[in-house]
Amino acid sequence: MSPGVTIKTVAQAVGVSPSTVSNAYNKPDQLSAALRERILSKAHELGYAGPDASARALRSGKAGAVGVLFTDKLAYAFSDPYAVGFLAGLAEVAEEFATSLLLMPLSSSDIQGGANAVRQAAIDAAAIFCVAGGHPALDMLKNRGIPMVSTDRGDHPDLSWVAIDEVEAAAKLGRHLARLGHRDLVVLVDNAEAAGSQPVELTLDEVGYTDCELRIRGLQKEMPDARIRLISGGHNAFSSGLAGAEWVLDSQHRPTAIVGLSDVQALGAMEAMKTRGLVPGKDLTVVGFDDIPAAGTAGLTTIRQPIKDKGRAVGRVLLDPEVKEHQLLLPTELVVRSSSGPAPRT
Amino acid sequence: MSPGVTIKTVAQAVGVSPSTVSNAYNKPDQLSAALRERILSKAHELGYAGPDASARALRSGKAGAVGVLFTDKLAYAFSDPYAVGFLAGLAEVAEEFATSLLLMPLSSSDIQGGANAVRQAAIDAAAIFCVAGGHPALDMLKNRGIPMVSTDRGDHPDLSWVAIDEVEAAAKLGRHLARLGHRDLVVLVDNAEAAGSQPVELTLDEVGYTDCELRIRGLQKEMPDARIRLISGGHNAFSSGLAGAEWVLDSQHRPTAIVGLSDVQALGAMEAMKTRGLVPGKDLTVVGFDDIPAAGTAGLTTIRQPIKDKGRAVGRVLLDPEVKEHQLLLPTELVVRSSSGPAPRT
DNA sequence: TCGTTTTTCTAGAACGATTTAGAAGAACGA
DNA sequence: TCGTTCTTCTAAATCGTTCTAGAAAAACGA
Repeated sequence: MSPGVTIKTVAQAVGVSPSTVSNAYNKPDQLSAALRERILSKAHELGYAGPDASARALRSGKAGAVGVLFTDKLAYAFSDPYAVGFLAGLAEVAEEFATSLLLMPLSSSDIQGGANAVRQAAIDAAAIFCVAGGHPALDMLKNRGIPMVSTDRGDHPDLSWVAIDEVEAAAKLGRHLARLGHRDLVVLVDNAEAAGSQPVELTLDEVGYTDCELRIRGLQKEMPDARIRLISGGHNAFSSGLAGAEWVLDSQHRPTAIVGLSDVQALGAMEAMKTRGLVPGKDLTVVGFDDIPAAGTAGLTTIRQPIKDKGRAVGRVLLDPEVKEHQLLLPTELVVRSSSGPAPRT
Repeated sequence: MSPGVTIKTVAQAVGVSPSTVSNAYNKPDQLSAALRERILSKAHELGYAGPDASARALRSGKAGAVGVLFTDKLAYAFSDPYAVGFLAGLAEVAEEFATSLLLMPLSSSDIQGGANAVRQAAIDAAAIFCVAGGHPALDMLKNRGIPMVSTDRGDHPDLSWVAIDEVEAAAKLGRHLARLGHRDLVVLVDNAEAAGSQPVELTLDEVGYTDCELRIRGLQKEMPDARIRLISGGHNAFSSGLAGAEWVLDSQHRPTAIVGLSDVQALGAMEAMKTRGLVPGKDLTVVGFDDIPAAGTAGLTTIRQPIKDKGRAVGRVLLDPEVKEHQLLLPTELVVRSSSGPAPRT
């Protein structure tokens, strides 16, 4: 835009008031078609590209964007098709409401920086995607009075969320494994601190993310006397699952089943088995969580959650004023494929 | 934020001028530490969460965000780890400059809507990620005077871009294949119109995206007398590569090599071979483009391009005023793995 | 002690739009 | 013809900051 060309410039050039030019763009029915045409063509002639976004945002109090907050680096966040599916669903609704998505990674190293970014962001609402409760950025949002919807159930009754019953979903997996006779599991967990180094064994307390913790509880519930070890190979990614599983498979004691708390990790575990000549579902059972597309082609037994719907629902709760229900529980389903089989007799 | 609490409210409460409150947040060295402390604590007490983003954006002329434009739905865009890598690099630099990323999918069905979204977006600059030149959204950006950097080389001398030499990169692939004796290829191409239906055979003119076209030219250059057919199974995705390759493998005439114009498509092709008991590199050669992480584990011969660097470079060109070079060519490299082998004698 | 510089703070004008309330004129019905 | 209702357009206030220029006070050097 040629510098200095504002709504006022155009108004003067055409010989009308600024309000009328504004209406030409925003409320076409408020003026005659002829005048509107005249204004628009003059604007084009002057190199005016339409009302300035910031000014509009200030005056109208609407930024026209929602923030998407997620932990850790972008690269890790989107290495999981699950995240991509969520975002796609959210984007769908956002588009419908003529709203953009503002990506806001909250690096775990620079907590304050993340909160700062949130403070400065011009957003009307925020989707909290797998961010641990209590993060200062969330307080910041609350302070700014920005509506937010989380993908995890919170404990606060007035918190909005769209989630699944993590415990019950994992319990389905647990029942399936128990029925197959498994009593010795390894659970592959997402853990930032294990990244870059050797896989580590964790206690339940050390598992950082609420949803992971709940899933583990769900397993324990249905398998009270099974041995369950928690192993992390790093961030939530294929490579972490691979690393974690390799470590487990090459150790003294192999479990009869490996549970990935996400499909990408479970797929990594399948890869580790493959290179060792082990057949999933026969030599060792592998199960996952999410049911991403690749799980189907790999024959991975997993828990399906309607991820795109989750994104859509979050979008609706955030943007659609008609939606009253602010706490939504989505259904899950056990999908049995070839990667799970009976535990070998000992 | 309690409604109506502005910088002015705080100023009055503390007994200073609005400018000073502003400085307390933005220029801490412009006032005494004691006063700053007093202002900040009073602000907190009043429930003031810091300067309003829109107002700041208007007054200072900086939105604090860059737009990321890409064609088609988000789900397709990010199904390719290549896109994720790019975004990760870009995000890294954006973070450094305290800038957010505004995602802007340009749906191919609603062209005007996309341009409109661009008009209303509060952004300082834009990264054009694989958007065909001539899209109205690009004109809109130009009109608004927003600096932009494309991931494709444009023909305009004053256009900014960070790209690879597509022709030369593909030529490396072509030389490799020619040396192995291949003279009958199928190229798997990204094509929106083939989505959802049967795979289709295209002519070079029908290939929509410039980069795809250039890559095909690169192949042709080094394999002047080879038979090269262009097949599309849909959008750029694993499933499209799978569908396209299945169609090819089950047809009357099998080529000796399949070229995926992206790794995800090539990996889909490998999957199609696997289910047919064919061994890549032996029964049929498969090569890809990009060198995403999964290419390594799958043993896919491919062209490596420094994708994260590409994102970083785009970020630098967009945000760093010190960077003068606005047209950057990044290096590529042929990575030979087990998926390519000599063409069988006929 | 007297200029001079530095520190600390302020007044008031932008930034570029949207909104509200209402004026002027046209159209309408009887 | 008159009063009423639409249609079309405008004036002026306002959104919440940041910026520029400069004033007042403090610190400094000699």
